[in-house]
Amino acid sequence: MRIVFMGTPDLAKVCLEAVYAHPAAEIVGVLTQPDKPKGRGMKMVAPPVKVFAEEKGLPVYQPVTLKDGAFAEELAKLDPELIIVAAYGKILPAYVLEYPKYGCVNAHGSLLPKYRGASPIQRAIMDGETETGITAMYMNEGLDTGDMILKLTCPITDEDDFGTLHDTLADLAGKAMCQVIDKILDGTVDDNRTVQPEEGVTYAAKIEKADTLLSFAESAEKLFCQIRGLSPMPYAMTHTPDGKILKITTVKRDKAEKTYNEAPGTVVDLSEGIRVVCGDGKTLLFTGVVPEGKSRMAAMDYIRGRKIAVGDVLGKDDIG
RNA sequence: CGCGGGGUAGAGCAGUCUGGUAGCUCGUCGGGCUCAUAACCCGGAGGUCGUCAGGUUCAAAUCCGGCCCCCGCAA
Repeated sequence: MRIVFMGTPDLAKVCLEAVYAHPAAEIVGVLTQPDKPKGRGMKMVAPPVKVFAEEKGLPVYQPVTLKDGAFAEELAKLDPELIIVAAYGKILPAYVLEYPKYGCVNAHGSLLPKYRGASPIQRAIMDGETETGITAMYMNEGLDTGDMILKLTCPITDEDDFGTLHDTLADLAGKAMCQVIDKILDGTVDDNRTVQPEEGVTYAAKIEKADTLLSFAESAEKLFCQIRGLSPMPYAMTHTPDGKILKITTVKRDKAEKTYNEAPGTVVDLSEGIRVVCGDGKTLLFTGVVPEGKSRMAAMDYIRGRKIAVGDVLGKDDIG
């Protein structure tokens, strides 16, 4: 089967790997976002999908836009029977959507119609969801609104953060796409095709800087989810009393039921990590941090460097 | 040349401004105490202070210069 793959970040790369390994799949072309200047020094960085594709000798295309139709000619040459899309980051215009006879199939990182949009994985964790998954769907011109083909689910546990869940879902995305290929081959792909219900539609907005700022006025539970949903990228952050940024990488629920009357954000104990009071009087235990200008370290190491003391109030000016 | 922080013992840091015995918290090793312990006490090992047998100096972790590496912000 002639397949064109479109995707950009790591999740898409993992998905591409799986599809690439499928015996019936002949990947005739890979589309990914153009290289962009990134990081310190604004060096040009190639998307993970491009790196993998080049390793395997797959032809890579990085059009700046598809809207102007300039890609139509190339598309006709590639002549795909199926287009698989995973986190590509561009809207596909009608002439692309309509080209392949088996359609354009997308792997989306949520159980649609929940969490349509850019950051479904992070938002699901941040909202305290206990289950999520991958939805394979036909693409249309809406934002993740197409008909669903199949879903693969997985639980979200207290130990999950964005990193672990991302990896799990990337794996499922690959499986889902391979299953779609299988179903196309045996003619059952549309057996369970369902239109997305109107009820239960939610949108997972792109993560903005404001989403990463911890407000200790919130409940311990909510902050717990927020920190996990943003780790290890881009990380939830707060400020130390001296005004420096402190990112929180790992956090534990406090088993003790004890509640405190100290102001939200107050550090009450440093014996196992940084124990901080939240808005509901409960505490969270920060076990890993990234101090401003430093790299990731265990909270105990940060404490040994004497950068924090019991009584310090974190995020003092970030609340309200 | 986007802005900025940093490289000192296995870890996290202080010391650098105001050159002159390399220090703290922890880990580690040995001993002690204890019914016992991740607790406590005593003692020890462990560092070419990123690098250039660079420059200045009687003397450089510290001042000057080149280079390498790590990281935060911003995109």
